[in-house]
Amino acid sequence: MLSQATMSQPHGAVRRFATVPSQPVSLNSLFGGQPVETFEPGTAVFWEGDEARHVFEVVEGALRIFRILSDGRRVITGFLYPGDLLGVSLKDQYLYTAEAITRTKLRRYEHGRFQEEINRSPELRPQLFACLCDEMAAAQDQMVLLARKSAEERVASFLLLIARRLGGDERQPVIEIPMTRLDMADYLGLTIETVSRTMTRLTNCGVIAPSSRHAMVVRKLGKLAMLAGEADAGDKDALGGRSIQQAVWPN
Amino acid sequence: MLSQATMSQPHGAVRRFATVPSQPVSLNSLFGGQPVETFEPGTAVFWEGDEARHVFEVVEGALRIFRILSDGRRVITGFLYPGDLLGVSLKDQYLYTAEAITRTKLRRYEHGRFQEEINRSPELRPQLFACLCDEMAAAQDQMVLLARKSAEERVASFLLLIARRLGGDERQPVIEIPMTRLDMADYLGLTIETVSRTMTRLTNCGVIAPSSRHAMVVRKLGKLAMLAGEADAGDKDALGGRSIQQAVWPN
DNA sequence: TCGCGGCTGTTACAAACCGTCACATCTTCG
DNA sequence: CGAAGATGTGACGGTTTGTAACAGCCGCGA
Repeated sequence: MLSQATMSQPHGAVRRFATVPSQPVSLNSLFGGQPVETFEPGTAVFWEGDEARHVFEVVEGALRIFRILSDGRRVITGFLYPGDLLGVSLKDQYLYTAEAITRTKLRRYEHGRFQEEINRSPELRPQLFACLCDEMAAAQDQMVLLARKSAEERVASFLLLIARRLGGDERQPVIEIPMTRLDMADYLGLTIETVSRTMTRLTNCGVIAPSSRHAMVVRKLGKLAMLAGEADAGDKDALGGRSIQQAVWPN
Repeated sequence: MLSQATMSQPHGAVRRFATVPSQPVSLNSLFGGQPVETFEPGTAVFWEGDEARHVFEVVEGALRIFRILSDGRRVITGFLYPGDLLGVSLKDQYLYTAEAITRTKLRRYEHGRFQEEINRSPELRPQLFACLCDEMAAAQDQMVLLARKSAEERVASFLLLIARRLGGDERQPVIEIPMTRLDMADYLGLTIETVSRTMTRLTNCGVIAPSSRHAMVVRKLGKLAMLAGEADAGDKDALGGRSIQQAVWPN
């Protein structure tokens, strides 16, 4: 199926020797020899229902993955960042649409060849499997969020997710939010107004502070974690939480 | 991560020759030689946070997979039926609790040995991968349901899912609903009262008719599909929809 | 450089949907 | 037969939604 919302990964290690088995082979290195393609903001990489011919690696930028109900309701099932894979699956059609949020650079790999490489390499396989596991974990987190969390908890969870993805264990991290309020709303199962109101309230509480239009300072990380639910109630100001490598999922 | 809600599969083909490579090797046949264990209704197979030592195959019965927030809110992320796998993942802890709904029979496989078998067999690998893909697809469907569907659409989607899992392309299938209203509510992100009221309304509309407490007759399959959203608006009375093999997911 | 749309984001208010509380009914078991 | 659990119904209220108006930011062109 589709995408999933997930986290940071050590994407710094993308090198140029495509399929040299004697080197440290990583999933991302597979794409090293492929040309980089650029997508302008708002353009689609592929559409739901397209024949699933390629797997992509995100080199730079940010993407949204979504499905649309017949009457126009949109659900964003995940955001993708550098290092993430896009389109991994066995289905013959993509099950969702992938669109660039910012100017985005991708590397493309033919679907069948990707499968072959995975099948051939006993080193790559567990890496891909781990990606899928992480992605599934993220999907479950999202189901918990959508099924039972309040608007405030959802927004807090989202901000926390971004703060953790950016890595740094700073106590007052500055987080970049490339997507629009509408993207956030469609990801969190809310409306833009509710997202906007909630962020205003968090600002008034001193938990966050606006930096620029698409960046915020997290002033009270501990409180944000509490508001997000998720049992990590206690801890003061730690950027806890497993970091998950965004994986896969096309159709 | 966790479980996912999914569908029927050809589980009739579970045979007894565990690891005879010359025979048609299927994922389920892996478990063929293992003893069958029985779990009474309401008992847990494992708990969220337990060390993930085993992978299970559901032989008979039904299970619920869920997580609980710190303040007691419960989210059921999936139901498992015969033929489904439980606990597949690379994590060292289960990420959710698995409980028997009805009296349930399982076969157990040691986690490490399972990984080895998968890694060794070029026939099993794509099967497992396909399971994961189907599971991910189901997770995405569930995210769409939770993020944007109304109470009525959620209940209709759920009933449709069960009707399709039971297979038969009968026009007025009788569907078994082993779980309680509370289970349905925690799966659909609603309350018991809303589930109850909605099912009453569907009954009054003539879409469904109560058979016994835990079984219903679907009288208007086409209308149920329309009410469920999901674009399958048109088709009259077909049990459409891809059938998905429930997969995996433990931690 | 300034002025004019267009788009995104914010705030206010009423309405809708669903949750909460309360209680009646049915089912299942001991 | 009686008690406990599960389910069905109704009234009420709260959170979130939807509508609408407005403010802020950006790009474009004169």
